[in-house]
Amino acid sequence: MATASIRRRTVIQRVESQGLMQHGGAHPDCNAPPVRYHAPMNAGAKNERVRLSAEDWEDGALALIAEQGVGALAVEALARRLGVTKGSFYWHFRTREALLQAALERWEEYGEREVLGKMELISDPRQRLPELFRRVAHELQPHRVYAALLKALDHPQVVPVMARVSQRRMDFLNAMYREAGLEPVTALHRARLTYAAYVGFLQLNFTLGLPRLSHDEFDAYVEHVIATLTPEKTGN
Amino acid sequence: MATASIRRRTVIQRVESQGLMQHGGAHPDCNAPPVRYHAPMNAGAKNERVRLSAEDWEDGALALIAEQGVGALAVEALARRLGVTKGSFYWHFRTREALLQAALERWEEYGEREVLGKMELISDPRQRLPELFRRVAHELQPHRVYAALLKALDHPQVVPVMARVSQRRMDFLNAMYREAGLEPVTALHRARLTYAAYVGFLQLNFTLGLPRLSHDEFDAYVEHVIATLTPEKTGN
DNA sequence: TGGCAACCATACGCCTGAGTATGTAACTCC
DNA sequence: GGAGTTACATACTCAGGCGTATGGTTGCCA
Repeated sequence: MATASIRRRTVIQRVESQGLMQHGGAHPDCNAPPVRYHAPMNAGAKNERVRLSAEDWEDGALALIAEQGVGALAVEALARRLGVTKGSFYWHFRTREALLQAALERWEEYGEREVLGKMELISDPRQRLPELFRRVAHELQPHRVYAALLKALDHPQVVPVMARVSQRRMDFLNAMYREAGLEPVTALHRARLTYAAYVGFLQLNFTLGLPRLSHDEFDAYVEHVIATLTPEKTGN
Repeated sequence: MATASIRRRTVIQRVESQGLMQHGGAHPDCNAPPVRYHAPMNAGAKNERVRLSAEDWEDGALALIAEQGVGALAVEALARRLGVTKGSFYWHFRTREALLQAALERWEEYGEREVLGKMELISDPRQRLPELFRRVAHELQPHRVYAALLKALDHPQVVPVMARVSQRRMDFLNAMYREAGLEPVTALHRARLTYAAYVGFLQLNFTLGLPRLSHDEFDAYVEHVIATLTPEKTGN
């Protein structure tokens, strides 16, 4: 639902008005975070206003979640971050939970298009899995929201979303393992194991800041994972 | 630190006073959850009081966390659960965070004694890993707190605790893989992978309620994990 | 160019949960 | 058997965060 009707918006100038962390495009779907230059004092010629849309709020919410977790998603904080006040927010959303819901669905929809879409284009089934592992391993950015959501599984609203996403991805892995020659039950177990390893890795290395693998160590680790989780030649 | 000086306490009667979930000994260290029968109305002969200790509060906190997550740890809620009021709490702890801290440290200390202690007694190094996997897989109860903490990694207080615990356990796995004949770097990677798979599994199956493996499926999965993550004979 | 709708500001109400103040009951020990 | 310590009750303050009310501003369109 909600076919992403991108509303136009007249941005003339963007200014980081408060001393918040530069968020540097935490979410790839978050194009040009709209921060507006508040007018009251200093009424220069260029102080144009930014009128926000619901999608802007959702993107802002995702960026905030990626940085500070779901718990930090408060409407006044987000409003400040976007350069407006609460009054604006409650025009777009009936409640805070409505925003969270919309943001999560937006993220979920984006994830399907992006993550699974790219993987269809690898021809050789045997080469798909290693390639998948390598690609996933090296795009850090999309994982930030995922990791943030993973460590916010307290919140009842994120659980169903994560459950759906995880299930779809495991189904995908399962299919690829069967294509690679594993027997049905083996493929299913291997898909579970693989995805569990992925999720666990995010937990251990993003949110806990364990020893902080260097770049080379990380590559070596990925190759090790490929070697042990990917079927070689024989369809065991 | 804090050598667990067990204070005496005169429990005469325990009554579940409010309609909360029966917590059924969520934490093994939580012996006899003290719920007191409040006196005001109905002053029968048996209405004895329970005087709580700091350890009681910590155990209660852990039980509450295991059931409803770290976010649900509020002093008034916990006080109600224990059959007393806030006034009691602030005698034992200066603040809510102090309680959380104490509870986490208590859990950490318990985990070291229990989980790692039991594993020292398997003689054959080759048999240790499969046995470890099977044992860990089949004691569900101690994992509840762990899973709850895992999905509460939002909270800054739990991060260092989990980091320490995870590091220790991975070191332990690393040692066992080396004993089993793996080369140093391989053992390290394998330990990472194994522990990541463990953590990920908890996430996917406890907090998300994915398809809910049956008992047989679960056993089969565990054997699959052993087959793919455990070195066979040759020290590859 | 007036008017409606989208968007935002300001000010307020209200509830939740942490922490404080102070008085009280029970246990201990001499 | 009274004094001190331990443990708890009651009543309060205070801050944060959600949501509401209401009015102001901007943009679009007839």
